Amino acid sequence: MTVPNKRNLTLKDVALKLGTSTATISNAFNRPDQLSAKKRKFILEACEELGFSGPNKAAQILRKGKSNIIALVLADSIDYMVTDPVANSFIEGVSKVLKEEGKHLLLYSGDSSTLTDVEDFVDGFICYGAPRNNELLANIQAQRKPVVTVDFNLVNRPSVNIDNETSAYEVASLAVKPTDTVAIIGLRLIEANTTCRIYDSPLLDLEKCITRRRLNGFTKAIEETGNSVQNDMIWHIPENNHKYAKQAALEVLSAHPRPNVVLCMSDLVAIEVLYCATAANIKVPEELRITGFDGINEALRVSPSISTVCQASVQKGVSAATMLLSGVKESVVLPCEIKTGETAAIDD
Amino acid sequence: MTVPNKRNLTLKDVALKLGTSTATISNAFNRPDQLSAKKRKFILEACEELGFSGPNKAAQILRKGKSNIIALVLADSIDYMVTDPVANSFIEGVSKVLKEEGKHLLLYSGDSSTLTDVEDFVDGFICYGAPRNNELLANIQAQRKPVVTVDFNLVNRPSVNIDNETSAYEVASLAVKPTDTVAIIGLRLIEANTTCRIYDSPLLDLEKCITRRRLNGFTKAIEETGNSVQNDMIWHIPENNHKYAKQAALEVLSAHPRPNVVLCMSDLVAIEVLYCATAANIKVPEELRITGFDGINEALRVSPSISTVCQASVQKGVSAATMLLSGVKESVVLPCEIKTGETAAIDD
DNA sequence: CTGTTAGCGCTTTCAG
DNA sequence: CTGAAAGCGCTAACAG
Repeated sequence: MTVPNKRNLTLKDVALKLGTSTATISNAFNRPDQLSAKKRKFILEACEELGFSGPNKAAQILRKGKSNIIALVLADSIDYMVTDPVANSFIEGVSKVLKEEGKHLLLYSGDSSTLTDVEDFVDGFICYGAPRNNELLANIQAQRKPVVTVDFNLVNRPSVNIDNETSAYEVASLAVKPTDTVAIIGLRLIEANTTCRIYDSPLLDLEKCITRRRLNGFTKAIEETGNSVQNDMIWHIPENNHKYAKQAALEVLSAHPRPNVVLCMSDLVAIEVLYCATAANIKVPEELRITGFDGINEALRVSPSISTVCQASVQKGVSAATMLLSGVKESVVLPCEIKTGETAAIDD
Repeated sequence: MTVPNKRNLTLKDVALKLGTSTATISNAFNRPDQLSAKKRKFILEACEELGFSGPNKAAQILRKGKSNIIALVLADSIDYMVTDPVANSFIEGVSKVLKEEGKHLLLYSGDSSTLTDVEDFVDGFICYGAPRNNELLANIQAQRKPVVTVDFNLVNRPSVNIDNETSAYEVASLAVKPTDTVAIIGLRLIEANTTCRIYDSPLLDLEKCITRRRLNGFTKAIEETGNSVQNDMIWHIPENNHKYAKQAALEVLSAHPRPNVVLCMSDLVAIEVLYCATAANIKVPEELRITGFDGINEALRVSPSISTVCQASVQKGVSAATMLLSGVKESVVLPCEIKTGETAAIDD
């Protein structure tokens, strides 16, 4: 009823009331140098008084072709991504930069089939991981607004990456000895929506798939010891969550012969393996060594702590956002840090 | 150079090329009933051909006063909120609903001092927790677009809440006995940006502060046993993160007499207390009982598992988004489930 | 079912 | 510094 509603004034209304031109009001808000400080102060105060909070943003977006909104295109649906601690750290980094620059963050699902819903009004795109939907990927490539990709590449677009193969190699080298029985729990290695061993299923495209690179790194480390790993000791899980991780962990721990080293492609998986091993009274690291990937907080906190690759996820977000806003054209590869935790101590 | 750029056509251009009117093109996209299916198909196919992906969204937003963008106003900065597992579950719920309804999600910081940046073009607001910045709160209250609040109330606006006091009472009752020495680790109870005991500092406003309600519930449970808790056994931490939680946990565990029950206002805190206790060789629950709040996954996973209040965070998000989109005016209080974990078994 | 047109609210150029 | 006016791209009312 008597809710104190802000009046719905337009810039034109205000100009009329103040007996000045619309251009001057507009300039007062957007181009301080176009009028005297005194007049500007007068106008701004009058607007405050009247309850006019500034030019309508929708109209500004149309007119200026600029919205101050940045779309963060996730690899998958928002509801899935937001449960992923690595993605959250990335978003944290992005949002810090955007806040500083007065930009706003729109989350966009990577399973959308089109970009048209937002393409016309956002100022640019940060793509975190190759979007699950290929049509979307094509749309992003085709449109002309600024794009920065993360963890994958698009022709002629700047990207932020880490060296997955080297990092995987290094962390695996921490754990693997010549006589070990080694298992690998991989993420999205093949086209399957269940937990399973990869056997001879065709692996996904190396170009779009960072986990393929991690697999290469693991394999290299294993083979360098003179050891090897068979396809039936490599598991695939379709998503990085605890449900699938647990299924894989239980399969691994009940395999014959039972592996005494498990190389995991994420910390979330490694933690689940650790819990399953503990529950089954398998001693870590004495009877089972485990390595992870990512460097999420929980991995550093659990006991024994996970040996893992700390990728600077927050920094990734900061870099991507900074690059987008500054218009940089060069791609970067961010360094990782290998963390020797307690789950992979090799001293018998 | 020869990048296949989508041509920048307007609806008018297309109308011209197809020898039809702009209204018809517009209708083909927006009001199928206004033209024959055949003509519509022809137009849509021609547009596809021409690379016209539909009416410009920025212009549509201005003209229709509708953007399909929903702003999620967080209690705090985005970068802080995104590290909070409870907030992430909430976002998960919200985004599921928005996806289904074809809406887009804009994350908005609760520490912004104004709403003007987005107010003009978003279709509505979901406020998750009272925003840290009071000016922002006033702005939200003053504007006329739909709002749903979560974990707090705004006059004449629908809200989603849980019964914090009763839940806190119930989980505390699980753990507290008459002769216990009880400590409480609270969240944002007083105006202090450090970890500290509350002593006689004035508590924050009961209306805006769910943790005050939890405190009431805890106190009630304690007093019902004939026991009591002093102000010097109640800690405040300014933010729900591991750093502050650890500081508080260490203070609690080194207090004299050492508490044998710690009631925590979040699972994150409870988990930290558990880790600190384990590290100090204090047996849980034999020498120390712990309760949490929230029901985050990690709390159910750790060993011993945390006794806690499972609030349906995802459902909260679903409810809030559904209410906003459906225009419901009634507030709801969602049920919680008490989970009797291993950290609060009272059988000696 | 189709075509014409006013106008959503603003910015910016241009002439004064 | 001010005022007039074009037009960003579209939608919807209205007349046919």
